[in-house]
Parts: sequence; C-alpha cells; structure tokens
Amino acid sequence: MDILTELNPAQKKAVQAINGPVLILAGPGSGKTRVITHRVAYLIRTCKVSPRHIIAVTFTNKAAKEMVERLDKLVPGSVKELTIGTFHAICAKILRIDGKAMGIESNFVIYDDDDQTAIIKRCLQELNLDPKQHAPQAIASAISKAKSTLIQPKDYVKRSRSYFEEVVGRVYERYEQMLRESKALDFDDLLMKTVLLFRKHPEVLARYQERYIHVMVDEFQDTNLVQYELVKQISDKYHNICVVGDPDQSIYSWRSADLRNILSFEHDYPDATLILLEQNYRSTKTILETASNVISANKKRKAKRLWTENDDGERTFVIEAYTEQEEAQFVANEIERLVGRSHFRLGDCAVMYRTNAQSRVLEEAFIRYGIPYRLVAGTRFYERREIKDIVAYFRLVQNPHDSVSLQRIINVPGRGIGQQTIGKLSSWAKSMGVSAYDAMQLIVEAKRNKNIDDQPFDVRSSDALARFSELMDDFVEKSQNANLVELFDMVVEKSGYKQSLKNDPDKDERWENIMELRTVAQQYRDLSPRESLTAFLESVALVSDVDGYDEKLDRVTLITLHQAKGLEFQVVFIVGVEEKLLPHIRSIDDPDQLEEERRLCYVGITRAKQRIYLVHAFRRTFMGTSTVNPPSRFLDDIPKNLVATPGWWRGDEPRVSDAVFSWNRVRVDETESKPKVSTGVPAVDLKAGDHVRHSQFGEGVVVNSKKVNDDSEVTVAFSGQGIKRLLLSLAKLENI
DNA sequence: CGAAAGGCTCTTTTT
DNA sequence: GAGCCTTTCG
Repeated sequence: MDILTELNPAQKKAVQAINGPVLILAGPGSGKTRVITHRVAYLIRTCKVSPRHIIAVTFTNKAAKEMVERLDKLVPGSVKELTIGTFHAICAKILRIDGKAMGIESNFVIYDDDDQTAIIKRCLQELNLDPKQHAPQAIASAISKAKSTLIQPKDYVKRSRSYFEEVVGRVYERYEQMLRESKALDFDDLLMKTVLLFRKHPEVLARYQERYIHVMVDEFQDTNLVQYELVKQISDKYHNICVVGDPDQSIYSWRSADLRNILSFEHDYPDATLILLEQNYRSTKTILETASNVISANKKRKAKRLWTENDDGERTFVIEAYTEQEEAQFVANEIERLVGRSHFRLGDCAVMYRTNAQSRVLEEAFIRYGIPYRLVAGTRFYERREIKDIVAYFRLVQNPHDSVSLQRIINVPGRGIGQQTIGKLSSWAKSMGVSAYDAMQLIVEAKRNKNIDDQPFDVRSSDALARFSELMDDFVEKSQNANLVELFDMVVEKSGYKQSLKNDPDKDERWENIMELRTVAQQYRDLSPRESLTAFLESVALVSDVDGYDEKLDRVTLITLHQAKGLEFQVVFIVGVEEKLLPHIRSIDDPDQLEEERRLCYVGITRAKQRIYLVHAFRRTFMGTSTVNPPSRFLDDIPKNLVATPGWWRGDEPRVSDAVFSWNRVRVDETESKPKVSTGVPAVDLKAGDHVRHSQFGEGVVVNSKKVNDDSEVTVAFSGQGIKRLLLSLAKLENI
C-alpha cells in the first residue's frame, strides 16, 4: 500500500515535511493520527530512516499502543526499534538507564498522587503543621506546579511571597528529602529529573540527540513547560521536530499544560513549516457547526475554518430533564430506542460528563434498563485498596527503602504492629541513620544473638517486627529466582492477605480484582525475574484509565470529557450541560478557566460522528442538597436552527411544570420504540429466594424486592456478575 | 492493639 | 454520600 494515497494535500504535505521544525495545527477529526503514523512510515519506507532514530510521544499509553498497531501494518517489523510512548514512560526508561549520574538508582519506585499525599502528610506532621489548615492536596498541587516549571526547593523557598508559599517551600524541601530516602520519584520528577540530567550531563544528552534524529509530539497543546524543554533538548541537534496539536482542545492547564508552548514553538523555530488540517472527516455538518459556534465565543483564540464534505445529518438535540435521575433515564431510554430501531449498536454510544461523580446515576439507570455499559474511570482499578496493598508488597520487594509502601502494609493484614510501634520504629531508625527496613533487620539479628537490649522494643512488638522482616526477606529471595506469578501467589498467600479477606464484606469483588492483577503480572513472566518486577511495577504506575478501554466491546461507554479526548463515537450524549457543572463552578469566575471549560465542551461535541445530545437537568442533588442549575451558557451560543428535540420528548417549553410530567411522556409517547413499558402489575411476582434468569446477566437469586409506584424494584445476585437492581417491568426476568 | 462508631470535610478534570 | 480521620471501648 502506498503511504501517500488517500491523503488530502495538507495531510500529504505534513507527511512529507520531514526536515526541520514542523507545526501541525489539526482540527478535530482531521485525520491527525493518520498523519502521524503515515509520517513515521514515510520516514522508514521512503526516506530509509532507521526506526531506531525515531521517537514519537503520545498523550496516553493507549494512543501509543494504537500507533504501534497501525505501524506494524504499514512497516512490518520496524516497530520494535521505534520509541513510542508517553512522556512519563519514556523518561522513566531514560532514568533507569542513565539516572545514576543524578544519584537515581535503577530500582526507584514511582509515587502516585496517593503516595504523594501520604508523604506530604508525614512532612506536615514532622514540621508541626496542621493538615487542616494546610490542605495536603493544595500543597501537593503547588509542588507539582513548581516541578512542572523546573523550580527546585531552594529556589521555591527563595522566591516565596506569601505565607502559603512559605509553608509549601518548607514542605517541598522535606518532601524531596523523603523521596530521596525512599528512592522514589513522583510523576513530575520523571520529567524534571530527565531535563536536569540532560542539563548537567551534556554527554548523556548528546547520546539521545544522536539517537533520536526525528522527534514527533502529539497533543502538543497539552504539554507543560518541562515537556517542552525536554523536546527541545532532544531535538536541539538536528531540529527535526514535528509537533501536532489543536489549541482549541487544550484542556489540561490544571495539570500545568501551557498553551504558550505553541507560541513558544513558533518563536523558538521561526523557520518552522506551518500546516493546517482543517477538513473534518468525522462529523456531520450540523455537529461541526454546533461545535464551531460554541468555541467561537472564546476570545483568546485564533479563528479557524473547519469544514466537512459530510452530510448535514440530524439536528443537535438539546434536552431538559427534571432531575439527574430523569436525565439518566432519558439517556438510557434513548439509547435503547436508537439501538432497537436503527443501525446503531451499543458500542456506538457514549455518555460524557464533567465530573466522575455524575457516572453513578447513569450506571444505576443502565442497570435498571439492563443495558450493558462500560465505565472508563469510576473507582479506578489501580486505586482500589486491595490492589494498592498487593502492589505495595511488590514495590517493597523491589526497593526496601520505599517508606510509603512499608507504612501501607507493615500492618496489613493486621499482625500486631500498631501506630505506637511504627512511630517508635521510625524514630529509632532515624536515630541510627538507617531505613526502617534496615532497622527491622537489626531486630532480627538481635533476637538471633539473644541480645535483646540492642533494640528498644518489648517482646511482643519486636517479635511482630522480626516476623514481618523475615516475611519480606522470603519474598525478596523468591523474587530473585522465581517468576512473577509464583512470587505473586506467594505474596498473596504468605502475607496472610488472602486469609484476611475472609471477613471482608466485599471479599468476592476484592478477590476478583486481585486475580485480575495476577493476569497483569502474567504478561511479564517471560522476562527475567528482576526485569519482570520492574516492568510490572512501571506499567502499574503509569497506566491511565483509557488505556484499558477496548472499543471493540459492544457496550455503552461512560466517560469523562477529559478522557474522551482523542476518541470518537457515532452517538454522543453530554450530560449535565448546566451552569456550575459545565462550566464547573470552580472555573466560573476566572475568564481563562472559563475558556478552558468551553474547550472541554467543544472536545465533547466534536467526538460525535452522527448524533449529539446535550442534556441538562433542572434540579440536581449535589452533595446531599438539591440545587437548581440554569442551562449552560454554552447552549446559548448554538443557533436555534441547528437545535431540535426528539419527537417523543415533547415539550416546546420544557420548563418546570412541563418537565415534571416528562417522566410520563417517556412512557406514553414511546409507542414506536421497541421495548414496551408496562405500567400495570408485573407479570411475575418475585420474592427473595426466587431463582431468575436475565438475558444479559444469566442466572441469579432474588435478594430483595420492593414496590416502586406501579412497578417492582428487584435486587438480584447474579453468579459472577455481582448484585444488580432491576426494574421488573423493564428487565424481562424469567422465573425459574 | 484493633474493631467499631461517629464526625469531619470535600469532591474537577489525570500522566 | 464516601472516604478519611479520630475517638472510644474491649
């Protein structure tokens, strides 16, 4: 297949502009991914560039994986030598290999936000600062911001201007020290330390410059200052740097992403070739126009002319629901209707929202309707307690100095090592200038030599500590010659974790999760014991939620607007299109942040290929309290001639009085829709203990059943599927 | 030391 | 509403 056919002139130009700096401004759906992959293929196949001289940076691991898959078809056999990954993953690799020059050992662990907060809390305690007055989260984000702009603790302290910054400065210094003691790096460190490494050791940088002759960066609008610096460093010799982005889709400023990077690029590389990708292949004219009208209201932006040859398509549906429950109901109902009557499949539909908290009501509605769905974030897998616990054992095996992991599991499951003992242990260790882990080994030794006075603990505590120390030693020993799965099984068993789950009310779910983690570990069993542990832990630390997202599954996707960037769906519902939610209340009084909210809305709309629904609720329960939110100001910017309401959702004036009855409308006007909603007495009467069969969930046992208006809500425990609540009239349950 | 209960505060978005 | 922390009691 020829690399250049099936590309439009602008795309062709982008693929062929391989020498010197290139800035590609790519509108949504303009074939950006295609351009990047074809450009790499062009370099390899036509220009005979060795794949090992090419580096491509993506925003998520999923994007990297996709690119590898596509390239494997275009240039078979080359992908192994290509460097493709996220900034964080690439930097982690660099530091494992070359970090020693910076005092970073190759077995460093990566601390996530949770670990970071844990450390900060410990700092506050040490510095006698009240965590209630100085929110650890706020301090964490201040430190992160500093690191993203390459400000080190000393500089931060020097330039602190307020009391808060002074506090942050003090914490920052101690925080860095603790990370060093734990031989750990946080996310921002991965980037910052790499830049510092390159600054301090030009000879190391030179190696990377020689290797990566062609540099490409995707989602450039969402890079921060360190990332920009890094890209600049690596490409500083050959200047073959190609960045791709869309300022209108910049939605990560809160993560220190800086739109000015695009401007800086034009400034730093005045000879850069500028390429605009403006033809949209994804959406209908109506969707594109809707989106353009929304984004055009932003003041700080360059006007852009997006166009498409696609059909006009359906109008944009703007819906008012009464509450968030009704909103979810509408979405579920409409999806059922679409899938039943038209060619759309469940997998073609996505529901997007501003905050994760909004997903719950949607989930409940889908469960009641019996519609299979997939939640992209939710309670994130790697943030679950049982997963973090098990992972902490592995981290400790890899790096015994990891104090956060030690604190986490030293008494999980309970083995008689309480707060008192832990406190005593760390101060004793500190007084001797060793890590807590080393201190515990001293206790073991003291016991062996019967020199009990060598350590300050009573028999009970010292026994417990010694036993834990020996346990960990066993794991470390195992890790040196057994494969990862064997180690996994040993850890789960011998740590007592498996046993301790027996009393856990969520034991089944937790156990399933642990087994899922085991499958992840299995993927690394071909590597050597040492390598597999490092690779496993690194993948665990750097995954994102979208990475696990599999579009082939035929299920409705529930996803945040942020995560949806880069994805596309036939049908998109954006819910909660209200003031205080989109735009979010915390962005409303800052003009810049407000513009970002608008971009977020724009990203959401432009995900849609065929149909877009913008749904808002008149009344919404926030944190216990019910509030009335006006429709989002963004809706005002959509021309009325583009907007419609689905036929069955009548209500030309969908105001309160009307909306109250809309619930009934869903049922009454539903005649043409596939599922007939019965309002009478359910055909079967189910009670606890009955065995039932469900088309999706299989067989299960009724746990509870209660009357809801004219219907019954039945709670059923399905084998292997967990407990679901279903509406009897909708869920087509069969009594067996 | 650990389990249980009650009280508190936030919840935007995430590599 | 939930997760986290503190308090209380055995």
